[in-house]
Amino acid sequence: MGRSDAAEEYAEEVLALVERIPPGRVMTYGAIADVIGRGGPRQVGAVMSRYGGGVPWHRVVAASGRLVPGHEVEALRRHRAEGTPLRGPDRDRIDLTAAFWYPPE
DNA sequence: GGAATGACGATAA
DNA sequence: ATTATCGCCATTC
Repeated sequence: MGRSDAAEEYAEEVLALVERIPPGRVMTYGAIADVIGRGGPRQVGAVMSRYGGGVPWHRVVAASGRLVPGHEVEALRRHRAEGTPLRGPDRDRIDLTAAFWYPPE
């Protein structure tokens, strides 16, 4: 009941979904909130900020293709390593049209 | 109870 | 392409 239960359960759903994102693919905060059907992009962001350390957090990007604020270098390093479709002269942004992933069924 | 906050998103300039 | 604003929505002060 306490506020923590609901929040904790919500966090579990978010993390479970993030773990399902295949290597080389990404999901946006908004899409994750949409799939879960609860909360919004900011809520997902809050969960990732707090509990995202144990999941492939770099596979979660902003709808603009922007990488995780404060961890852009590390995220980019991982994406290059797993072959995520990138764009731009310096390959520093995600190619959302090619990398976006949505859970089947 | 109201204001501030935040790993967002869409739009305007 | 970049910055500035405003809307969203649950949590925290």
